[in-house]
Amino acid sequence: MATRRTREEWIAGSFTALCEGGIDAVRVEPLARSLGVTKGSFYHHFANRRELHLGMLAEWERLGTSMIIDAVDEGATDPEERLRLLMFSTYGIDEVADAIEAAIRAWASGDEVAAEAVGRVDERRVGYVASLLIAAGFTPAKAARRARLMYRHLIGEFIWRTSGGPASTKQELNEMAALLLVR
Amino acid sequence: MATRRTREEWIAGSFTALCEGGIDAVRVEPLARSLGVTKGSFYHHFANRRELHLGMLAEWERLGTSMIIDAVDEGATDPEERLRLLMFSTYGIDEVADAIEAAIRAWASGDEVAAEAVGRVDERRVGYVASLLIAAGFTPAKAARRARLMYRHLIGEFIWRTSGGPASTKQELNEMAALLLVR
DNA sequence: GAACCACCATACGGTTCCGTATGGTTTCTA
DNA sequence: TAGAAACCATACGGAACCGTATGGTGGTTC
Repeated sequence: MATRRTREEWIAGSFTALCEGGIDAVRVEPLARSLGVTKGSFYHHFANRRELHLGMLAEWERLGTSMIIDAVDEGATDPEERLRLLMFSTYGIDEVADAIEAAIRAWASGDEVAAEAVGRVDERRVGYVASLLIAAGFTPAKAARRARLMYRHLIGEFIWRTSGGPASTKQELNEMAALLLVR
Repeated sequence: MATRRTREEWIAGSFTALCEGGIDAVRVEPLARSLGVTKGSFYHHFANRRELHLGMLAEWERLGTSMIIDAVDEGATDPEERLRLLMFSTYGIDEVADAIEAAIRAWASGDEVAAEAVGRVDERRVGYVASLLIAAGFTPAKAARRARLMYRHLIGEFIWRTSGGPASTKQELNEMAALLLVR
């Protein structure tokens, strides 16, 4: 037997399919074909299609929060510098992550469980941005507003690009960062 | 014969299905059931499923550009006032339009033709915002940057809400408008 | 009122997919 | 090395859908 697929490989392949055709394209038999096995493999690792979808959500929720935040915390110490680093490290570096982000949100608009996962991730990220702004001297209330503002812009950036638009330029990102810090 | 459906009714029903389950949920037989007819009706008005999808795109492209712009132009004359009016009239008034906007963008991430339609609408809208900023005294280059900034925030707002998040508050919108006009 | 046209119902073949049942093959383990 | 466990192939029944073919039912027109 040349080909053997782990549960993780099934999930990885599912993200590829998700980006190309949305959650409805994450189907057992097409995935099996693209992985070079049959669905006998799938039903060994998963009870059904829904369980695969839930596994994808869990994986995205795990990667989508801690990873970026930890990287930014280690990459700088000054809060304003961290904010700039956050923007430059999340705006358009990783096309795959962008596409996944957009596809998950599209999925969440029609799936309650996915929406809850997105809600948790959003809350976590916005809270982090707000903490940076508070550390930069803003009041908690103003920091929360600016954090939501930035985060909506970030989502817009994801979606904008995945539907074919050009990425924000460096100049635009710098201007955005400057505006966020206007007193 | 009690029930008769026009081509326009088929498209309207398609938008409802689109919001609930994405473009993959826009299917002939389920739509026929929800409209109270059989697919015999569908294949009288459309050649196939793809033609319905293209009809939806054309309709959205028509409504998504002229309507808002015309309304804003008539509602105010001062450019800064028009900008505020634009924001308050597009951020979260019409839930249905929001959901359609988000669903179309999700669709565009996996469909070339849909992506082109979205691109045309975006260009038109960003150009309008830029023209308002130029009229408010910004240089064309800076106006273009700020327009893209605002537009990405607007998209983020759409997506944010359709995946379950709360709408921007009045205070947040005012702050956003103020930041956009910072020299 | 007969011919015509717009519109729809029904029935059908073909495709794709889901989930199960079953048995085969490889790898671990004692 | 024998048995167990992990892993996968194959075959099947059932469901949902697409698109076509064909005929039926209103209203319209002359």
